[in-house]
Amino acid sequence: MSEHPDTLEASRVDKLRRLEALGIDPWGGRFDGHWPIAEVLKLPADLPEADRPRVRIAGRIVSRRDGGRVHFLDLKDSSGEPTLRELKGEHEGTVERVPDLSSRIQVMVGQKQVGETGWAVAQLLDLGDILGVDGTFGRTRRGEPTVFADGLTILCKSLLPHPDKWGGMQDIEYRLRHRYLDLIYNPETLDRARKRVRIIRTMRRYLDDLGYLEVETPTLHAIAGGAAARPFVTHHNALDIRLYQRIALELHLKRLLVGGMEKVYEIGRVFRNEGISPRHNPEFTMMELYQAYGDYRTMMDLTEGLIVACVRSLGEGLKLPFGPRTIDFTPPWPRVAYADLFRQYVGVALDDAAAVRRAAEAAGMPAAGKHPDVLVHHLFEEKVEHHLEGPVFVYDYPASLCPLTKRKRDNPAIAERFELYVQGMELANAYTELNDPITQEETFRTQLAGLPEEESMARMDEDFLRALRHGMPPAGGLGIGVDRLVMLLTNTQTIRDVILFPLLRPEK
RNA sequence: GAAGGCGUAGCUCAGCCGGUAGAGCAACGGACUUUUAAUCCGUAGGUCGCGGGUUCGAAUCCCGCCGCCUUCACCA
Repeated sequence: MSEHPDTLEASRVDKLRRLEALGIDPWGGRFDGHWPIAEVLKLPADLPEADRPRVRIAGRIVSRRDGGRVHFLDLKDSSGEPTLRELKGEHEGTVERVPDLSSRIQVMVGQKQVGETGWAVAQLLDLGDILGVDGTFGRTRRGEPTVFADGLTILCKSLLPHPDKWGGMQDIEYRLRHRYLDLIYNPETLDRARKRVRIIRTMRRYLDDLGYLEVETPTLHAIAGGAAARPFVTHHNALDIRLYQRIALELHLKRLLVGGMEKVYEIGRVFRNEGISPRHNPEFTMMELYQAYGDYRTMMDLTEGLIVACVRSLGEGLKLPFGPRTIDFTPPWPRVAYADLFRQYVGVALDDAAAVRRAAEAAGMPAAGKHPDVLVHHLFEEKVEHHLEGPVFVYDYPASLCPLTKRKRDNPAIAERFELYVQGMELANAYTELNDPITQEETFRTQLAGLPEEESMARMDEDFLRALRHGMPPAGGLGIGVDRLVMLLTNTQTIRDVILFPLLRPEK
């Protein structure tokens, strides 16, 4: 029991040993019958002392004020304030129990009230310890709702100091590397995590109610197709084959359409071996959905209903703040043709190859040797996207950008595809699925001829083509970037704050 | 991958036109039975991200490396 332990940790280990010397297990165990702090706070607090209700609570010590023979602790748990909320719109009449933020309550520990051992324990408590408390609920003289303890149970000793109760956690790297502390000390982190759960749950419920089947498809692919992205490469030892982490869900879900699953979806992780930015994490969550006998118009209606349901599930109305702006999700959302936007903001027609080339050169883009549609797309990203505050559906894309999409019957240069833009971000991507295996094979070949394999959206996939040859019903398909949706609905500017454990370089 | 910024005590931060490191909270010892940013007295805690250079002397100036942030590139 050194008087000046070398480190903060040593001081806590010292207390741990002293607890053990008292015959107390500092790591606790089963602790039944405790109340959520939020429920305790709802009890009548102003009863005469003799009539105070008995309570048992458990939580983490987040603040401490010692005063001689009486100590005050603040205990925090994850109970939040449960509220019942009636959902409107698509789920009219449904009542959902919505837990909000965590709750904290003050505990008074008096020497007389907790007894000799209890008082000895009280001297050995630190910020960050997890404590069980038995006592009665009332108010202090200052009117603070308080549990007056008569029994203390150590449930876990904390050996490392927690962040400052005032300064809190500011350092972004520290927060990301210690997300568990971030969750405790930055309420908005827990709030975002819970809103994410609620959004995804709403998505599932909405689609389940419409009869879509949720499926799981492989994440290890022999050929990483379905999107234009660089995959992570891995290796299967027993089979001695190269495998890729999936970059999209598309090709397996379409195989299920062939197999007669007429309405399917999957919510799952995809992996892309590309840069990291405030909008990109190497692994992220996609929702992809396919519906037989639908087309991209079907998907537009569905997308609007689905996202509006997600917005409503947060209970904050249809106008949500995002940075300095407000996003108004009130349907119906405008639908604008790609070509019209292009003409409006670039000033030329997208099928006028010479004009497009001049516009690209005027914008300082290297245009030599590039397919006109590639230039069109670059110009669109450069000149148009940032105008799309949205939500807005942009539809009918140049066909050569969309190798898995059915062309318009009356104009094979245009593909039946739309993207949903909100705040300049592509939030959803959908098309009328190409179910013609002959055209599909041609598209694969022409794409492959023009681009390095890793940049091609249409990696040749013979097995997928074989599935198409057996006959896939005409269908609409939709993909939504779940992380981005959560960003937009929770006013979060960086994807790292809607993913609990974003990728960081290892320390040291 | 490129450019710019940042990295000081457990946490939050000062110090940075070179003179050998500070505060608040946390911690340790003591006083206090109704505090709530408790207060008061006392104490301890830092290879100033890592390595090298310039200098009599470097947290401070220069170079390299590592990590984080921002912007750009790739992409959703």
